[in-house]
Amino acid sequence: MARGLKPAQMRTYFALTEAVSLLQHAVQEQLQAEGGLSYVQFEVLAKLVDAERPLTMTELADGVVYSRSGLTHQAGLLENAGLIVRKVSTDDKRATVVDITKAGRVRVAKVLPGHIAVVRTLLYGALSEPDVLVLGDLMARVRDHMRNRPPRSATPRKRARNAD
Amino acid sequence: MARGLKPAQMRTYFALTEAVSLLQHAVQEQLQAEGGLSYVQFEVLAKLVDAERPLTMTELADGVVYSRSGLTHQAGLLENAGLIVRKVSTDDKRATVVDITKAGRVRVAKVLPGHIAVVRTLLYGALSEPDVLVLGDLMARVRDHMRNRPPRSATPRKRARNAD
DNA sequence: TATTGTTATACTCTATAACTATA
DNA sequence: TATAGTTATAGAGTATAACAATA
Repeated sequence: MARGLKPAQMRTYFALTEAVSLLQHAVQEQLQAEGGLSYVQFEVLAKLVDAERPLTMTELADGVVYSRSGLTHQAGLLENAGLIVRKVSTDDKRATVVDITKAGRVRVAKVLPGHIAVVRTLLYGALSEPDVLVLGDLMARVRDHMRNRPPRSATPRKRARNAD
Repeated sequence: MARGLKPAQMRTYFALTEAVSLLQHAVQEQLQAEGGLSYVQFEVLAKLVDAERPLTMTELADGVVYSRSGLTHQAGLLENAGLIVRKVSTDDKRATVVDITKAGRVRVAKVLPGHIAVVRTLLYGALSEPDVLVLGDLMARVRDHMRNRPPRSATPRKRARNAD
């Protein structure tokens, strides 16, 4: 259990992290340049578009961000920009229901083609169609495996200060 | 050129980004908890260990961080923590040569097993050995494709303000 | 003039803890 | 008591621009 990674595993890990880092950087730059959106903000809007119904903050937080206050902050920015609206839920008055506005949909529509272009060019420019299927299968399995495993279990220790 | 992504491409993209996001989050938490290191700081130290010689700031910046000032800041933190040393290069007096200290090596050794454990558990827990080879091959091709393509070319526009 | 690196500064993101309100 | 969400606050990361020194 304390043994290392095999050379092939090391190479794969480094290739994966570097490739994804480059991709994320390009994607973030595109979203910022063409829509003034951070990636998280885009995710929130995309999630609302995809859901085709208003979502609660808790539903939105699922998978998007790792703290409630972080989502509250981002939602505040998006609301100030007129891209979403928040109101108290009628079902459960503790809950906040978030809906995307017309302007929000316009913004997503404005940004999406460029976003897709970046992904297609950078990620899929080097892959054949069968490659895409294989990669999708592999990463779906990895993703499902991680989802089913509370991240904390691997790192149960207290948090330390940075680099000291 | 303005067409979208095929369903298989969409699924692959989402699986890839979510899986890597979960992995990165777990990795960052482990590095912070067990070594008080951010991922970038770990990368810098790992790069110095791997190089087996002092590196200039420019060499270090290559692939690690996206601005020189960002690296200067991180190097300052690592130097304050006693994990690296900086001095003026004798070859080119404009250059700064960065070397890892004994304490730096100790820190890497302290953190590495846990880091590897997280990667092995989360990333490779769902993959067979052949899978790892296939994934490594795919991502190496994607990475090389991105490296050879200046990221700016896909997003030539000016930067906008956030979400407004 | 171009390049290496630092500094000053500002902005964004994220997280923790305390708090309100409802279930 | 537990849950949904917000607020206040603080810390960390990153970037731009101006700058100094060297090539």
